[in-house]
Amino acid sequence: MRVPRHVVDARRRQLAELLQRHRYFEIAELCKEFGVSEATMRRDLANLEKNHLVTRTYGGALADFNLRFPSFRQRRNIAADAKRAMADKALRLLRPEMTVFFDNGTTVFTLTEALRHSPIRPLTCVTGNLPVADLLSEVEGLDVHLLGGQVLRRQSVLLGDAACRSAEQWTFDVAFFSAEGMTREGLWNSDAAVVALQRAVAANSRAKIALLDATKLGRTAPQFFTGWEGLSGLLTDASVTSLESVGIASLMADFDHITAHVLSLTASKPPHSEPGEEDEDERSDLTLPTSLL
Amino acid sequence: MRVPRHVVDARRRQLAELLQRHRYFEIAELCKEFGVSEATMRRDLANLEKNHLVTRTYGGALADFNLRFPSFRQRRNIAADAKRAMADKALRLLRPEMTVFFDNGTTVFTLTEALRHSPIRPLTCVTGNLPVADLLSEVEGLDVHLLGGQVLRRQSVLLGDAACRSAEQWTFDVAFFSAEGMTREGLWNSDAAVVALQRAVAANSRAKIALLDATKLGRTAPQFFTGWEGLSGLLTDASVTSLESVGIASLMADFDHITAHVLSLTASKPPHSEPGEEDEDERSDLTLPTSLL
DNA sequence: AATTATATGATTGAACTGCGTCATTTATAT
DNA sequence: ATATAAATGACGCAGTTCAATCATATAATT
Repeated sequence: MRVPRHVVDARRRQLAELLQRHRYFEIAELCKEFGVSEATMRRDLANLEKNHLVTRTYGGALADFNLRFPSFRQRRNIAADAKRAMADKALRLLRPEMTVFFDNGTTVFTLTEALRHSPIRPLTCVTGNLPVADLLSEVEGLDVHLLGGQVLRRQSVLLGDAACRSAEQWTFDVAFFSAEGMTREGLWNSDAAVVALQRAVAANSRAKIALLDATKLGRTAPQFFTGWEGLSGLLTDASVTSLESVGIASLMADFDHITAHVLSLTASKPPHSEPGEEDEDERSDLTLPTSLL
Repeated sequence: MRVPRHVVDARRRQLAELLQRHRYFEIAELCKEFGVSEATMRRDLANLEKNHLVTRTYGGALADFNLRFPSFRQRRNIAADAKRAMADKALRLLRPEMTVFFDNGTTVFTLTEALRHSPIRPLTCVTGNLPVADLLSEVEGLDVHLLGGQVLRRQSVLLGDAACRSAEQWTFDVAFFSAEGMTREGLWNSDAAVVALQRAVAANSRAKIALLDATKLGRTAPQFFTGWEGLSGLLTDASVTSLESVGIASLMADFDHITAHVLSLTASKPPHSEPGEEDEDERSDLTLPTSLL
């Protein structure tokens, strides 16, 4: 009865593809299509849902990508696994009743996707990112607010003086930031307007969390956003040694608010590997200190 | 228990739109959104399915094929031809360098689609409608601004105090409004927050144009928006006689800013007929008077 | 004003879905 | 080769969904 691993993975990949072409399929049909029992099909769907590839419904399943924002889809695949894992960790920082800011960037967008699948309710969510607002507005129990401002062509992002003024009227419990580069000095971005908004938000946030995947390590950009002393924590999949090589690791000791968390993702892992259950006990090092709550 | 026919139709239209934006909704949630029993919701869904607008699934429903693509939607929507003709007329009111506000509502959305196909550049566009902003942001030469505010789950629309405050910081050359009903008294909408935003915009607009298709004629809604004296003009496909029958036609003489324009669309027209050249000479009665420019 | 038509919500029984448990078989690891 | 781990299908229970029916209130019609 047991079947080789590659067969299982192949079947699940086919399943995801099939669901992306036709939007919806009911379980009975999927069973006939793949020649497996309902139990196995449910297991496959449960697995794909955990990886945020499909959405299960009563009696079937739907493909799970946002075809409304094609530009996002292209960039999203870069370091997708790492970003998803980081997003899962980031969710642990949230508690009901919090007011949270979501920055622009695909990493933060992945976080909102994770939030949709495992909602923490109630939550007040603020963002200047149109796809984020659109996605979160579907989730029950989330109070979603959008900053006002100029819509940047091709980026679906709100910026400008109006956006900064809107941001200044909030007080955030947690703010999730992204950046295009991180060095020993801190975080860097290419757009001055982006940095202006980030600073306006950071000024009114108690916990300031940076989400950056390993590809950002050592890179700079024209605009300096903030030094490490201005952040509460860093979530990244970069290894400790690589962080040390650019002189960041030693600075992390200065994070007295939140322990910097380094995910140990090995690149050699197969794409459909199970994150598994063993990370349940890692919750401790991601808890906001009581001083912030 | 029984409810007027236009309420039923309006609810089903909203239901179809809601399902177009979000791919899938489960029945229980739809009941909560619309405040009806499951029995009624199933009846609505059965009706929409018969018209090939949605696909029912076990426990929910999804939007039928991509009605988000304009070509599809225009064929499906009954009043689409009228709305597109109205949109073409409305475009004639715009001149380069203007600052324009776009209200919510499908009629105004059709206007933005028309604007994308025949852009007037440059233009500063302001809206609280996410699909509108998304659409217009792709057009070169348009400076698109979004109001800040709370994102409504059902409508992808920005409302609330923040939206009104954002709106008050603008000065519009032209504002396009929609409404759910028009009577001799004026325009009506069902949501108080919608009306609040409309009034904030109208207070800062030089030309206030209402876009309403004939199905809105004679209907009322809980909230009163504005009387005819507060408007600069009306764009509609309703016939003069039907406007007279509810006492609106005589009031149009009071529009000293813009002559009310009544489109003479005959329902017997073939669906794919071209609006044609004969309305080129109608441009005169759609020009903003110099006093406003 | 009287009559007809219909939109609605509650109820009921039948059918279905989903999940956990279990035994079985077979791949993978040592 | 042996032991372990994993994938699969069958079964039953609990919860949910669905269609049909019915009474009722109210819109539409005359």
